[in-house]
Order: sequence, then structure tokens, then C-alpha cells
Amino acid sequence: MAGAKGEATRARLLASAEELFAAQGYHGTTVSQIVAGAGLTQASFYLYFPSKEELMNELLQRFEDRIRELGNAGEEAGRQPDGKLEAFATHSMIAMFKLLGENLNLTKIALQGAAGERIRLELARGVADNLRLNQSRGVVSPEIEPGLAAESLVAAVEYLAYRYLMNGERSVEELGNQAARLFLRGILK
Amino acid sequence: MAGAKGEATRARLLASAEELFAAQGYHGTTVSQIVAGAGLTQASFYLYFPSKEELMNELLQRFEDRIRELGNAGEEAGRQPDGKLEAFATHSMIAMFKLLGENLNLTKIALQGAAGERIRLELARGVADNLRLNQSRGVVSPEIEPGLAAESLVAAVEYLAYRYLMNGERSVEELGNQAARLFLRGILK
Amino acid sequence: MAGAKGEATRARLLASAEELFAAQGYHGTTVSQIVAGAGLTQASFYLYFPSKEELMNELLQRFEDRIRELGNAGEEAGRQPDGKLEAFATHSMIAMFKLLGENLNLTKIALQGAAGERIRLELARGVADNLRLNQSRGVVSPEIEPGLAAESLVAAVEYLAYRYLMNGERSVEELGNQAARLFLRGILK
Amino acid sequence: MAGAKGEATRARLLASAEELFAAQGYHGTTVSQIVAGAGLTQASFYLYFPSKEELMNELLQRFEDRIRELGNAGEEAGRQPDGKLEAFATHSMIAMFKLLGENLNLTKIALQGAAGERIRLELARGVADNLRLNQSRGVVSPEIEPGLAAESLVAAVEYLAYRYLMNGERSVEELGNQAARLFLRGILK
DNA sequence: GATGAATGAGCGTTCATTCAT
DNA sequence: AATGAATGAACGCTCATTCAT
Repeated sequence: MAGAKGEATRARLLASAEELFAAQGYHGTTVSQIVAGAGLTQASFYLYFPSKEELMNELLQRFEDRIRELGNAGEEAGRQPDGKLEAFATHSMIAMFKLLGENLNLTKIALQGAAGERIRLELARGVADNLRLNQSRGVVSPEIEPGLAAESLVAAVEYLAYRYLMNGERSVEELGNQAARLFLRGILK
Repeated sequence: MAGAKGEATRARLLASAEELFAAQGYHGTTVSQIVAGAGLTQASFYLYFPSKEELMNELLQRFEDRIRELGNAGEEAGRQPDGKLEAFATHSMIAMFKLLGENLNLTKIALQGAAGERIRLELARGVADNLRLNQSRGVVSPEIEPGLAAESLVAAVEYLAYRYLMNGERSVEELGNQAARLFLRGILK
Repeated sequence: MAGAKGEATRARLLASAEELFAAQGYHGTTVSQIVAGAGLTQASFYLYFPSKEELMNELLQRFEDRIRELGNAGEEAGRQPDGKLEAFATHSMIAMFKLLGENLNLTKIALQGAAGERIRLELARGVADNLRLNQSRGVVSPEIEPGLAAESLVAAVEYLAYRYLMNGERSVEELGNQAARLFLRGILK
Repeated sequence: MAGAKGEATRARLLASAEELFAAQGYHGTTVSQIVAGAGLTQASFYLYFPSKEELMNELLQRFEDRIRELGNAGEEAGRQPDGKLEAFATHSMIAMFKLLGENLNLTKIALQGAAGERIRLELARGVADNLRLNQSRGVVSPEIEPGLAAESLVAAVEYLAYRYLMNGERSVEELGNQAARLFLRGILK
């Protein structure tokens, strides 16, 4: 079982970097801070990553992979025939909050840089496709522009996740229910 | 009117910094890039700002001031008696998009750092107050949580502004109408 | 007269680098040694040169320029009709020793790296052309291979210059005379 | 015969280092490149050599040993009574080219550093002694300075060896004949 | 006999900032 | 009002080397 110790060290570096990148941004974080957080010297950093930038890329890649898994899961669920859109939407929201909640630092990192836009759009695309499908089924109002609505929803979910899950003020279910209600029925009585 | 030239130079530095901070972040932007964008030498920077950080603070301050103006205007408007909430909401939305659209770089800067949270909350507070008022009037559904709804709305508006105004793909009015419709009546038919 | 001080500093850096590169090679010399030799801090180095490598290139360029001047002068002289080859050769040798002697450090630098080969060949080419010309005139033995002979001569001159001019053991004229005699008439009685 | 494998590994390290030092110089070559060339890890290097510098010294020592053997052989040959200097010189030249040709990388290494001077002088000393002996015999011109002539010859031979043996453009015999002719009889007709 | 993991020191380079002119 | 010249501190990164296994 060669390399068990190395794997652990590598994981510590990733964890340290994740935290720091989220808090201070990529440029604002130094390699020396990352290694300090992992209890290592600077030189050791380069045993595990060829550069600070590559470590960043690895973090982003991890996040994108998880996003894609969510997207795939959502797609399957969305194809289910019957019209219980509300239950499905709520469930989907909760899944999104859960995903983001489990990767809050990654979320923040991924969304703050140039890569952020791409990831955001990827998240939104799945939602938009779903809206279009349900428009054709007559469940979703034809006045809605699926793209805009999906992007609004994604932006809101991201923010709420960061705002309320980080400090534990709200649960994933609460947020999912409220967001689903808000976006499905609007705020009017 | 001594200092007219100095004022202009100072403005050029602010403009250069605004653009660069928005594109690359605070840490990712160097003083030498800022002065290059303003056609000056490094040393001149310090004739106008005590430090890079103070320049940043000034930009943030400017943005907060404009936000506050918007908030004040909204408050007045919100107190108007009659029940035309929809028209008022649409109008408010357009005003928000207009404000952000006129300060896209500042918006991006303000929202990416630690100051972002404070500003976002300030924007949301005005909206939340309004929602609460209209809940008591029976116009807004009692199931809505004003805080959450307001923050969702602000997050969505910010993102849409950045996404569609920067490249001119949408007008302020289009965005305002769509956002108002979405948040007021929801996506369901 | 802007920049007089800067020019002087730049020259000091070049001088310091020239000495160090000659003594320790490019890789063996550090920027911190160069600036120490010029009485500056590390950061100042980069006010004058974009990189250590560019400074090196500039030194090499200077040397190549001087070599080329010598080559041009030699070419003109070589075309002179009459058959006083011996006097001409001696004069040419002295000119070469003088050039190398005035740029001993540059010579050493230029000849130790990858660029060395190119420069050596350039020097030798002029000599070889001359040998060929005088072969056709019947002055130089037809058994001689001009390329080999020229390269031998250049290699010998370089070494002698470094060996005897650096410490002042011999004068440019002594070396020129001896080398001319050796290569023209050989060592046999 | 314990240690057979170790010996082989050690030899691989020496070979790898020889090639790299010749191509990039001592300072320009890293231990990690050396071990990579030998298919080992960094740590293994220090099982065989106490330091990078010691490896270098060993390479230089090997070269000096071979030079000395050549010198001894030459001395014996030189003492042979009869006056066939030309044949002897040609033979000696070929021997030198052969030696250097078989150790081209070592030659390059040995001559580029501070040790180069010492080795060059050692090589030249043997030649100079021989010239002096033959001057007293009246075979070599009294106008020749043995030291200068010997050093010129050595410098030329070294260069020619590197220039023409590395790429196989010339054979050891061709070079030996040409060099002997050139130095013995000169270039004049 | 060889390795994986680690390190202290130093590399070339860039940063925000200062000051005499 | 602006600049040329300089700097201390820190950056990301690589070096030769060590040591427990």
C-alpha cells in the first residue's frame, strides 16, 4: 500500500488551499499560506502539484465533476412523465442546495473567477431545458423566458446557499422549500 | 480653479482601476497596470491615493453611495398608497437594473470581495422592508419569507445585469419586466 | 539630459555581470551577485533588464558586433593585391589579439555556451576565405585545408589571448608575431 | 562478487552525468536530471556519491588519469633517438585525437571549468618538453617558443576534436595528418 | 539496493511603496 | 503635477541534500 502518507499530505494541501482560495481568492492566497495550513514547507508543495495554478484547476475540476453528476441526476428525474412539477422542483432545489452546501468553499472559488461563468451557465442550462420541456407540456407559463428564469434561479440558489448554509442558519430543506415556492408561484397572494 | 488637471488625472486613475479590478480582481491587479491604463508612472499614483487599498475603498464607497440613493428613492416610492404593486415592482426593478448597468464594473468589484456581502444585504434590506409592508397590506403572500425572497431577488438581478447588460444582449427594460414578472407571479401557468 | 544616472547604473550592471559570467559561467552566476557587484538591490536589476537571460544576450550581442567589425576590416585588408602575406597575416593576428584582449571577459563568456560555436565559426570563416584566396594565388600550400587551418588558428588565438593577456604576461604584439610565425612557417627548421 | 549491481548503477550515474555536464555545464545540470538519465530516484544518488560536486571531481579525475597515460606514452616515444620527427608527430597527434575522441564529453567538461586550465597546461607541457628536446637536436626552429607553440597546438587539437569527431565528419587519422602537417610545416607554400 | 517524503536555502522575479529632483 | 531611480519584502518555484523505511 505504497503512498498512503503521500495521499494524506496531498489531501491536506487541497483542503488548506480550498479554504484559503474561498476566503481570499486565488491571487490573494499564497503558496506559503497553503503549506502553512497543511503543516508543511514550501518545497513540499511541489512534490504534489506542479504549480499553484494546477492545484486551483484540480479544485475547479472536482467541482465541475460534481455539478455534472447533479445535472445528470436531474435530467433523469425531469423526464418522468406525470405532472407533479412542484414536488419535483422542490426535490431538485433541495438537491442543489445539498450539493452546494457540501462544497461551499468550492462553490465560492468556482464562481468567483473566469471559470465561474462557464460553471454557472452549465448549471443553468439543465434548469432551462427542464423549463422548456414543461412549457411545451403546458405546465409552465409561456410568458416565461426559460433562459432568464433558469439563470435567476441558479444565481439565487447559489447566494442563498452561501449565505445560510455556511453559518448553519437554515437547513437545506428549508431553503429548498422556500426557493421552490418562490420561483414556482411568485410572491403575490 | 487650481487642480483641474489633477482632478482629471485622478479620475483617469479611478477609471483605470475600476476596469482592472473588475476584470482581474483586487489582488490580481497591480499598481503598475493601473497607472499604465492612466498613462502615468508608478510614483504618480501616490500623489492621488495613499495606497492601492485606499483606491479600492474609494471605489467601493462610491458604489455604496449610489446604492443608498436608489434605496432612498425606492422607499419613498414604496410608501405610495394605492395597490398597484405590479407597476411599482416593475419600475423598481428597472431602476435597479439601470443603476447596476451604469456601474457594471463597480458591481462586479463590490460583489467579489468581503465588502460584497455588506452591500448585497443593504440592497436586499430595502426590498425586504417593502415586501413586509405589502404583506401587512395583504398584497404579498404570507407564506413568503421577506428576507429570503429579497435576497433571492437581489442575487438574481445582479447576475442578470452582469450577464446581459455587459454585452448589450438585453435592455434594462426587458430585464426589468421579466424579473418583475418572474418574482411576482412565479413560473407556473 | 535625462537618464544619465540610469545609464551609469546600467553600465555598472553590465560590467558586473560580464566579470561574473566570465568567472563562473551563466548558470553559476546569480542575479544577487550581479547587483552586489554593482552596489544595488535585486529589484533594481529589473529596472534595466527584463531578465538575467536578456542581459546575457546583450553581452553576447555586443561581442558579436565587435567580431563583425573585425571581420569587415580584415576583409578589406585581405583584398589588397600584393603578395606580402606575412606582413598582412601578422597584422591581422595582432588585430585579433587586440580585439580579444580588449574583451577578454566577453570572449570567455561568448565561447563557453551554445553561442560559442556560432561565434567561433564566424571568426574562422573570414580566415578561411582568406586562405582560399591565397591558395588560388599560389601563396598558400595547396595541401592545406582552409577550413581546418582557420579553425585551428582561431582556437589557438583564443586560448593564447586568454592565457597571456589576462595576466599581462605577454603583449598583443608578441603574441601576434609568434602566432603568425607559427602558422605561416610551422615549427620545423 | 557482492556489489555487481551497485557497480552498474554507479556507472549509469557517471555516464548520465557525463553527458549532461558536457551538454549543459556543471551548474546547468541538476541532480534530478542525472538520476532521471540513470533511471533512479534522487535519494539513490547519494548512495553512490556524497555530492554532485564529488561526482564531478571523479569525472575530472578519470580524465586527468587518461591524459597522464597519454603523456607517459608520448614521453617514451619522444625519447626514441632517430630523427623521424614528422612521423612521430603525426603519430602523436593521432593518439591525442583518439584519446579526446574517446572522451569527448569528458573533454568538454574538463575544459569548461576552472579545472580546464590545469588540464590544458598538463597536456601542453608534454608537447613543449618534446619541442625543446628537438630544438636542442636542431630539428625544430630556434625561433619557436616551445610553450606558446605547444599551447597553440593543444588548443587547436581540442577544438578540432570536438568540432569534427562529435559528428563523425572526420576521422582521427585525417585530423592527425592535417594537424601535424599544419603545425610542422606551416601554411605557406 | 532503493525509495517516498520531506526540507532549508536560495533561485529569478514582482510587488507596493518612497524620495530626490 | 509628474518623474526616474531605488528599495524591502515577498512572491512562486527549484535546488542539493537527508532520513526513515
